[in-house]
Amino acid sequence: MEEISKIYDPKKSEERWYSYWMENGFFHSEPDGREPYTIVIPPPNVTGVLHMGHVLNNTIQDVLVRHARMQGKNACWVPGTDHASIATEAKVVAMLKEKGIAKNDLTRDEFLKYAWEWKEKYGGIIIEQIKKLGCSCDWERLRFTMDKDMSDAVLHVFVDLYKKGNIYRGVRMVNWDPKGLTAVSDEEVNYKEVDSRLFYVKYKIEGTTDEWITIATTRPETILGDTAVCVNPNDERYKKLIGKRVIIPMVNRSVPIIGDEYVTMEFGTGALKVTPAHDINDYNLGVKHNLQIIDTINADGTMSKEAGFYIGEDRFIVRNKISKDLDAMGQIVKVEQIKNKVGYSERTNEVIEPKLSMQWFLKMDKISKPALDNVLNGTIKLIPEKYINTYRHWMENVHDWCISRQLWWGQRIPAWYCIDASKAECREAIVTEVAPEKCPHCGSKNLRQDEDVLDTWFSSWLWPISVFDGFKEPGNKDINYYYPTNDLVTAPEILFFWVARMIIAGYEYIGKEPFKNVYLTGIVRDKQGRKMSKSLGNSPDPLDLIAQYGADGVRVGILLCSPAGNDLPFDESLCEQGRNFSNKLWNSYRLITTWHPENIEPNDDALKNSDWFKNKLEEQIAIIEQHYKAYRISEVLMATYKLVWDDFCSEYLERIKISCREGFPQRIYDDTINYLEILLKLVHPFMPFITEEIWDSIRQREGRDRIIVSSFPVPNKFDDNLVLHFEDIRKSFVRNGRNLHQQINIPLKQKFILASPEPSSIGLTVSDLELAGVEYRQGYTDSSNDKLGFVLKDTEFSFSLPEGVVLDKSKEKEKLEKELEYNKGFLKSVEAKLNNPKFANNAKPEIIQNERNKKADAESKINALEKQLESLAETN
RNA sequence: GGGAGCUUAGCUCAGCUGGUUCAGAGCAUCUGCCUUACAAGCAGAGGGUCAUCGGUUCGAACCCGGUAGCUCCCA
Repeated sequence: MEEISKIYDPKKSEERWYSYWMENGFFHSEPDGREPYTIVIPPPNVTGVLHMGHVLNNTIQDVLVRHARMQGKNACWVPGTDHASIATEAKVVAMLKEKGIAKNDLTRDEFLKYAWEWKEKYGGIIIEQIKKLGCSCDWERLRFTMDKDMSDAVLHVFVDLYKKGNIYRGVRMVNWDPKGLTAVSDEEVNYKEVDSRLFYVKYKIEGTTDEWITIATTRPETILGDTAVCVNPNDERYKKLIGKRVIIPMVNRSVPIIGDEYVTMEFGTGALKVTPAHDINDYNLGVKHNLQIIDTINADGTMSKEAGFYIGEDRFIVRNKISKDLDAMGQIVKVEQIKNKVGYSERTNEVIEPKLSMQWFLKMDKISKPALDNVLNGTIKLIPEKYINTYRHWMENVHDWCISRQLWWGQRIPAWYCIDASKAECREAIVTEVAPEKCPHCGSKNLRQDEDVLDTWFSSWLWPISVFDGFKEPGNKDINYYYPTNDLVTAPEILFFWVARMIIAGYEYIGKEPFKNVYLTGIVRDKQGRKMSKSLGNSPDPLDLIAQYGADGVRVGILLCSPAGNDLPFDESLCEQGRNFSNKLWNSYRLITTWHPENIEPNDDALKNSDWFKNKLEEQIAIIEQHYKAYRISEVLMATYKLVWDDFCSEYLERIKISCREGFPQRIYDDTINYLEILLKLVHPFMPFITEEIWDSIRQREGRDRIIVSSFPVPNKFDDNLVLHFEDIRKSFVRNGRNLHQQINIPLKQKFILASPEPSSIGLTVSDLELAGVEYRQGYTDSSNDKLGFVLKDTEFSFSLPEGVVLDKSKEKEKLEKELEYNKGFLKSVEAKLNNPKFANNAKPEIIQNERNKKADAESKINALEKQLESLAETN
């Protein structure tokens, strides 16, 4: 026999089996007659490398996919990557900068050439890393959001929605990222509380020599763009000033004092400076009161010509300068330290500058309606359900979606403008998938395409449709078969960014939901509760972990404690636990290989042990199935873990070792192999590599006899009483026997002597006695020996001590008395309940019966304890 | 400022329709063990007023209300 290592070595199996599965097409799916099971991957960013969040997310998907595949479904997991406009463009710009090339020196085409080169070089890294995790994606279906077909779909949808009147272009206040030089959506702005200075600045009332009104602002640099001062018309202090004018300092512009109830009287001075070009609320006021709009800040965050002062200097430098200058002019009344919330770009972490600009928008009100309804009515389930509230709140207050980005990397907006514009109609954008040759209104060939690209989410919201070419070839074989997909596994952070929008697109374009279940994972945090991130450097490299603990170990580690929707405080020791579990499984297999089956009949003990485990297995298979149905993945894992470790290894194998010491019957051997194979199947979705490895080693396998495509165990009927009897009698007997040994501190090898009852009369077997440290001697009577005992159900066991061992009676007595007291108290409470007429009248019959049983149990226990105490007293 | 959620063992969490699988699991801790598959292991043990106050009920971790603390979303 070949020597098998004491320690499982994951590296070898991982290399061997992943390529085996790939080469033999086990991951690939084509439509056929079976029920489909489909997942589309949340496409990771091409700039990304695998982090713990990906590990969690992809492991869950792989567990679901492998489970479905073993259930005989046609499992298809479509992988891909996302072009991530802002992040990727930022990386490429940084890379060019290192080479001494500025983006502005390049043409759009030249830049895109570099960007594609970058993508080819680095865009596949994360895919290779996902493979290392063991993910069974259908790699033949790998997609990228900027593939030709995918981009065509994006343009098609843009044109279609434009024609339906859902897309419009407008001047709007957007969240401008002065570093990324692009607008970002509301959802991409993180508000952080920061320490700021609140400047109180006085403006002179026009036509007076010394009358002033004092405003408060955290952004004095925007004073240059002020076009009004606003007060609350109910404010007695300022009421009379409405209609007068004030002089803006430095620029000496005369602007009106307007009245609007929008102004909070309590904040600052109750007088608000209005800068319509640089604040969303001020902008709305400006529209309402028809104010002038002066844009004083350039796209890069420096002051513009219109500002008149500090031209070309950064807004934050100007903030300091202007406050000093205003102070020198005697216009600053005071400065306060306050905390306020400032928006930062999620992409570049730059302070967001509200800015007016021409953008493209998607109207969300009507189009989002089915997406709300079908989550509320349960067509699409969110797991856990608590996210429905959040989802509804967002969908009921949905804003139009700003879909343009001032970038080059991405799908360029398919809109052209007539430069000559000789007719009025020419001013309207020409929106079409194919570049137009001439202006349809004036015939001019002088056309210019919109410079902007579409938001990356505008491609990923089509993902579940476009990966199956649902736009290119509507109603094709794949889309009909795989759509709607089954499960989507993603982070709650992008419930709105992505999930909601995919649902919207699904109903708009297919008329059906894109997926049936959305499993929302938690966020992986470090021990201190901080989100793991590259910038904090608190995330272990998953590849290092895999090298250390094996992919199987890491997969188990990350899932051990991560119920849906809850954050996971990650600790490397979880992976260690996963690795230890691999090793346990490995050693159980190793043990079996040491057995040499013979053609003999099994004894009663062996048969009983095997029979018990068979039933235990069935019981747990049913529980595991329930957990799967409820998407309680970590509970599936825990149930499987305990079944393998506690029930199979610690109970079954240990007992079989005893049962078959005199020779190993073929039948028990076969049973055990059968059990191991079932267990391996249960474990496979979590630990694909080791299970395939052991599966392969157990016996000669041909062709497609691989665990990855074996059939997942389904629940069968089992004998509930047998399992209960094992727990209540056999296992309890062992536990009690061992406890007694430990309590009086004698080793298990020194056996207690049981005279009655005859063990087999209550179903105890040889292995029970041995594990409990007990021997049976029929009719043994030795009154000189001390007695010990316990009660299981209504059977009393009384043991004589091994010869030469003396009992500490007072200790024993104390213990028994304590137990007696507890049981008496318990009996009292049960009796009180039963004697309460209200309980008797209101409670269900089975509840009452239960209480009666409790009473009977307690009574027999008390009886037995009293007897034991008596016998202790007698021998005294 | 508006909305939602959470609070159960040292840690992370289960606990479905109120009643024996109601106070649980894993990890951690402690005590014994190198027992012939595994010390990456084996056998045991301790640990909780279920945030808090009140209400409903024969009966509350669970249902209702108040309070405190934490988290997230929106502004």
